[in-house]
Amino acid sequence: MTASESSAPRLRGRPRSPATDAAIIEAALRLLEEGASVGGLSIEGIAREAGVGKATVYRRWPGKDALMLDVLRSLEEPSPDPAGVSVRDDLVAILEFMRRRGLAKRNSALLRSVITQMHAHKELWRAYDENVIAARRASLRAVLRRGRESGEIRADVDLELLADLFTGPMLARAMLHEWKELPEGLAERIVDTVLEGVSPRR
Amino acid sequence: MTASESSAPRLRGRPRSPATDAAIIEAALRLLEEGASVGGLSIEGIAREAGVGKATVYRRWPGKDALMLDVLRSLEEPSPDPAGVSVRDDLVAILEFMRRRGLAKRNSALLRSVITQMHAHKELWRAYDENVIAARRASLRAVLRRGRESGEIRADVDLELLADLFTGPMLARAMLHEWKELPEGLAERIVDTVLEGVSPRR
DNA sequence: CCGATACGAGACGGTCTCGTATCGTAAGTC
DNA sequence: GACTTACGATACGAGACCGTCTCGTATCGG
Repeated sequence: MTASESSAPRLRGRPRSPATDAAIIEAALRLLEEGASVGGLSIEGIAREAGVGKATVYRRWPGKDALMLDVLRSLEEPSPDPAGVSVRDDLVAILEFMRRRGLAKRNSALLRSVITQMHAHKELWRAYDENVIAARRASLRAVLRRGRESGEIRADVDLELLADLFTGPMLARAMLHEWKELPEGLAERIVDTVLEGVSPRR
Repeated sequence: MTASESSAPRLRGRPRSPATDAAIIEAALRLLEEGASVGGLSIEGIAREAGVGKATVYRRWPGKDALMLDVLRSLEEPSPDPAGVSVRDDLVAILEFMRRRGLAKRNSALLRSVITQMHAHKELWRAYDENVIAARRASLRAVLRRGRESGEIRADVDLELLADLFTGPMLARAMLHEWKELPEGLAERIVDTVLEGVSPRR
């Protein structure tokens, strides 16, 4: 569904420059990083930032929503599949990956922007959810299931709740506080504390 | 700093209607509930929604930012001070209060909106942080300290981290998913799971 | 070389909001 | 009843963006 993956091969004439595609998306990301809200972005502003004519943008995307979808898609990143030794280490790896992403100003700002507008533009949210969140959520669930089977995790805990117990603190910090609140070692501390519990030894 | 709390008592002439004050703020909240972003709100739209002339708004607030500050202040709510019997019950009470607030569509949407724009309008964020978040955060910390002293909470756990372990899952659900993902009993389950831990009995 | 298409720039008419100003009327004080 | 201020409505010019269109130029296939 990317602009450039049109089915018609368009033999004649000057071909569209893939570099221009990238420049436009890059400009949109840059503006979002700088604090613009999704609603505040304008095609005009993006074209200006990219050093591109407005028509060049409209030639590729029918409007802002379609462009935003591709902007979100451009953030896809191969989630580093865990498959480590212990469930504990896999959980740490997943949270550590989240931490590093949250540290990147770009993703933190984007996450906030998209979340806000999610129920204004449902489709925008669905796209982000499917592209970025779903994959990571699935791999997390797999690790938790493995932990339950191997006995590292009690069988009576709801895995859905558990997923939020691990990821919630990291997400809340990334969204509520500023970037700095994700210190080194946070992933380990979250995982170990949730695993061992907070009450003194029973 | 509220518009109506001016120091000059203004004896002569027709007094400003407090009902109009309320109608304007109410209209802004209504628009935010309906999915408008903070940046997308316009004085013109708010006045229209309130059935009020633009000049009537500008007579009270110098601009959108000042109005927004009062809108946020209008959400203040006396946080129900815990002081229960067990630390566990106090924690449940705090989270249950959060859950009920998150269920109110109004607060959920507002939270998202404000978060996004927080680093565009730093002052807006500070206001919300101080008015709404700080108080609850302080009372939570007090409960945790009490738990550490009474022995209900292990002494080697960072209280700052712990606060996020309890509140993070609730916040993440309220912000990421839609309203429905905050079922009855969620507060108890979060508190008990974090307290007891996830590993099988050691 | 030729025809076709993309490109950057920006003109264009339209809509929306801004913040100010000016109506005539309403609602208080003195 | 006279005066003063608030009120809803609306006009106003300024400015941002919209989406379309047209320049002159650049870059491709044939």
